[in-house]
Amino acid sequence: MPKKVDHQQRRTLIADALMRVAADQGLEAVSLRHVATAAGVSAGMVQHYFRTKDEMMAFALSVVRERSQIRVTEAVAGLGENPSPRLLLRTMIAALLPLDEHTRDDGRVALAFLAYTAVRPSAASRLREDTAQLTAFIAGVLPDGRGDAAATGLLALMEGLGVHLLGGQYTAEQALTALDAHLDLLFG
Amino acid sequence: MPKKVDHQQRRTLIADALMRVAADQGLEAVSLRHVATAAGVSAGMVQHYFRTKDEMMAFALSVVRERSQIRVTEAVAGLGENPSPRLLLRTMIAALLPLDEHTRDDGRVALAFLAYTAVRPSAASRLREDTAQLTAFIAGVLPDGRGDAAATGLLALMEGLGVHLLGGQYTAEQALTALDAHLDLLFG
DNA sequence: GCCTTTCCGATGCAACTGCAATGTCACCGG
DNA sequence: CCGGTGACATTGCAGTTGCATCGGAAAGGC
Repeated sequence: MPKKVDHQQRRTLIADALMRVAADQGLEAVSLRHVATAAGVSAGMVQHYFRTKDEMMAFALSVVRERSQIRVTEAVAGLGENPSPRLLLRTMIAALLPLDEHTRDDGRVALAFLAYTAVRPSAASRLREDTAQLTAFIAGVLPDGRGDAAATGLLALMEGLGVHLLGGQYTAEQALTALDAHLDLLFG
Repeated sequence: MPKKVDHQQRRTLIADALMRVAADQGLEAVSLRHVATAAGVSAGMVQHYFRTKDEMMAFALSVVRERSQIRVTEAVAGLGENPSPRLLLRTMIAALLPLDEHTRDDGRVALAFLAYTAVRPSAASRLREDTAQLTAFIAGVLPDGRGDAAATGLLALMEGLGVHLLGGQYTAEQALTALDAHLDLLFG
């Protein structure tokens, strides 16, 4: 067998470059050549690993999902044995919010993909699964009285906080105090 | 003076076409020629009324803001003399949510612009003013105990519900019951 | 040493982009 | 009635886009 290369690694390398471009120039600035130069490789190589641009986008989207999932599980893991439901939720949500300059980039990419999938419904099914899963989990952790409505509301609050953080309308402290206030209401 | 034309009307006509294109193909499909054909005019005319593409985008964004503001005031006006704070808030927020197929288009455009301004901070200042204004108003209407945190939380909840509605994660009923549940908590 | 298979850089192409320049026509004040 | 001014349409241009194609390089099995 000839030259062997770790395909997955190459693909994530390219996806990383894509996310870098998307984070500070927007998704519409993502082109084969742009991503290639951002990754420090030739445009031909990008084509070698992604036969079409849509394939590249889809992969990058999957990377974004995966990353945020990892962020959540890591944050929760740092919480010890069995934390209180409220602390658990707060940590999970805080882990998903674009609070510092670094996670803001990821948030920008996620927002861009949100607008992207709003127009291409084919790619949205994965996101639907994710939120369904999250709502189910949150609903299980919330105090008994609250129905699914409280879970969907909490998730929506998170999303909205994220969007407003990215837009610069809210500061990190504002977002966190708003989150805590909401949790006060839910657990009060 | 030669032929006189209502500039403002022509510009909104073009902006309407832009929003139509953006609503079902995304903002990155917005080009001078696309918008022109969608508006049924020549590309030259678009250039006549907007010297640059950015100027056209900025105008369309202002139209979006204006429209949603009108929608809110209309919905509130249909409420009679002095409605209860809770009903007032519910109507305002419901008026801003992409609940039916028609307002979904506007929502998609708004979401696209959100991602757009997240990358071009220059255009975001107007949005910042809008949300600041809204939070101030909401904070004034909420029960006394609640601070600004409750207002920012409610606004974030609205934004998140809108995003999830556009993504197809929530149905209109789910969104509304989540909103009502949150209002229950706030006014409980 | 060779040969096969994978890798990947280079080039080309048709379509598209924003924008400028140029042109044509309608209108209206004088 | 006529000259000029604003309202458009057309065309051209340089740059970019996604994608297909070709060619060589590299590396392991025989």
